[in-house]
Amino acid sequence: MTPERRRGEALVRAIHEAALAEVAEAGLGGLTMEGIARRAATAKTVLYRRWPTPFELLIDALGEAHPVEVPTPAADDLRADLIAALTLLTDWMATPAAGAVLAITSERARYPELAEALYSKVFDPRGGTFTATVLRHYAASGRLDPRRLTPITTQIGEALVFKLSIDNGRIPGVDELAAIVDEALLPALDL
Amino acid sequence: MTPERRRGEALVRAIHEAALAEVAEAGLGGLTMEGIARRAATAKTVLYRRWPTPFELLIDALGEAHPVEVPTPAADDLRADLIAALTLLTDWMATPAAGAVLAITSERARYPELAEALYSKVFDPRGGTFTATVLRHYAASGRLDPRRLTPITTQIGEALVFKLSIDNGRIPGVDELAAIVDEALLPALDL
DNA sequence: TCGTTAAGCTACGGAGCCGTATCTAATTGG
DNA sequence: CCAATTAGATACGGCTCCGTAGCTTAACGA
Repeated sequence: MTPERRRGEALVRAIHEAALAEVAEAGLGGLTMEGIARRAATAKTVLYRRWPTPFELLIDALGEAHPVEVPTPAADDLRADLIAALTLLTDWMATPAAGAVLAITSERARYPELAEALYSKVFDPRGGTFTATVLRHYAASGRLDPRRLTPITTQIGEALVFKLSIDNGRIPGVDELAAIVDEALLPALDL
Repeated sequence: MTPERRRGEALVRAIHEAALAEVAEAGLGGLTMEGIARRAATAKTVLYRRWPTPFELLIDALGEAHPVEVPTPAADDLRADLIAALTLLTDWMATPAAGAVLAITSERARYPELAEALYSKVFDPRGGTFTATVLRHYAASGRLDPRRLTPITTQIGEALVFKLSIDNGRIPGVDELAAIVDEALLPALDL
């Protein structure tokens, strides 16, 4: 047998992974120190030495979660760049971290501190969303009327991706992303 | 003292209300027979006599929940009718039933039977959404190109209302609904 | 009025999680 | 190689919910 006792960073990483998996499986309400410890194959005491509550543990886990790739506009094809940006979003939605983020935002009313910590410790430090990055790029280089970049238009793509995901219980495919860009996003940009 | 023992329908109504309130407060994971019974000021045994699980109780409660008002297009002002339809949506979002629906859809992966029951027993029997009703009306009377009514365009309004609600932690006001219609919905309809 | 139905109450053993304490032994740094 | 650190295991009393059972009594209907 290999006792192989983990320590320090390696142990913390395993605990973070376990926490995200637990949220995905049990929900925020079912996130317990016992559950995380069991899944990480460690002892509760190890968790309590580092975090006072499962929620603080979860926030740390989200902060360490692999950051999302930033869209890099090809600068010549707005339509293709927008579809690429939404593809980055749907890729991220398939990760464990996305499940945790969904749980936190949809239960915001129940755990407001958690939602706030999510924004201040995870979202804000990264700045910008998916399509907004692309749109700002094209606006900066003069190929798009900057007045078209509003709090509404910059959210159309993401909003429809989420809506379709909810309605269909399934993450949209490339064809659906293209339809979103063609039928909703580009018309709103007057292009 | 007033013993005033409730029976039959009146009792069931009280239990349904308690169930919706419990979901809003405790989440799907925290929905328990004990909690519902406590809030409804009745005994657990009363609940177990009627429902085997808290989830079946919840589905019944949603089925009995006040149906949403149907948009009645004025037929002369598409913009105003769309804003009115989205206002119906935001009104509904402030009700207890909406909190329960949000919980069920966002935890669909965890409780798929619940999401399916929600659609088959609550959504499908009512048919149609908010803006879609208005758009179909205008398309039927020839004032809107029917080809513009796609699974994407009919969801733009609702999608943005949900997205803004999530991002701001607050249900959009009339001014924001107007912006959604002007900046996203009408352009996508080529109007 | 009186019998039937069902609401309301109390209690039960079992299970899971809480947060803490105690002890062991593996790992690591000096 | 030894000593400090800390992972890991076990156990604890306390709490809440589970689902069921037994009983009293209010409400209803014939």
